Amino acid sequence: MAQTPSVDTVMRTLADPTRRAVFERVFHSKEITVVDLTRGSGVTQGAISQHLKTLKQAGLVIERPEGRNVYYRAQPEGLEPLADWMDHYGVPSLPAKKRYRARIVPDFRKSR
Amino acid sequence: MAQTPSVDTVMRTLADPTRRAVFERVFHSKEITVVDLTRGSGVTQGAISQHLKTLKQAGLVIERPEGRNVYYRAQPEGLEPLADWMDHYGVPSLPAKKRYRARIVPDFRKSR
DNA sequence: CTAATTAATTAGTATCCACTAAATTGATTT
DNA sequence: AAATCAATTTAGTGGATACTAATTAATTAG
Repeated sequence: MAQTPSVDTVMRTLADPTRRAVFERVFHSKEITVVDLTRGSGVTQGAISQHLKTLKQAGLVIERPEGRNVYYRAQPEGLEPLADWMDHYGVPSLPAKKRYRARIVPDFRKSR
Repeated sequence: MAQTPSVDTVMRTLADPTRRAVFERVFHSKEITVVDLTRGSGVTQGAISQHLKTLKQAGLVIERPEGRNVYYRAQPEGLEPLADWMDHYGVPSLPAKKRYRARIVPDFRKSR
């Protein structure tokens, strides 16, 4: 990746449920191949390849070719643009979350 | 909102750059009307209205009608599903100073 | 009152993109 | 060598959706 992908790229990449599921699955496996990812995905192997390409361009996965297999790994740093965006427009980071929620609720959330 | 929107809803809502820009602008203004949002947006008033409807359904904004105006406010809690997702699949390598700042000044939005 | 303003909605269009099926490439096996 | 396997790429299609222009509704101004 020549340059850090934009929030836009990351958002749009993860917005598709199938592709997000692929990312999650790659994330949860140390390494995984396309055929393994295809199994139980509900789409064809070509589709998975396309999604992986998109994920790769977004900096969310990397590949390690070995023989005729290509092993994919998640690249969590690829989520940084999204995290930065969240920091700016969004939700405080983990430790502050509880306080934050306690402060917000009472007004227009219907209490019952 | 009957129910908390899913990650999917939030992601897809924020994936569109125009709509995300609308959200950011609403977020940074205390309250803002549709005409004000339309100004300089590059799209028509109808388009802005549509985006606001989508944002509202995603739990990201709320409206306050007053006379013939409708004032919109951001609803940062709407980002929680996204934050929760990030927590799971998230970002260990987020720059430490950013997290630090977020922790000590969680309410940096209000101080200006 | 009429005219103007604000906003939402509608219908129609164009673009985008996720997907499949098929072809292709490259690597291993027999 | 041919056959098989893993993966990518291509062309084409269908569906989703962002947008515009126009209409509608409601409120305020002159």
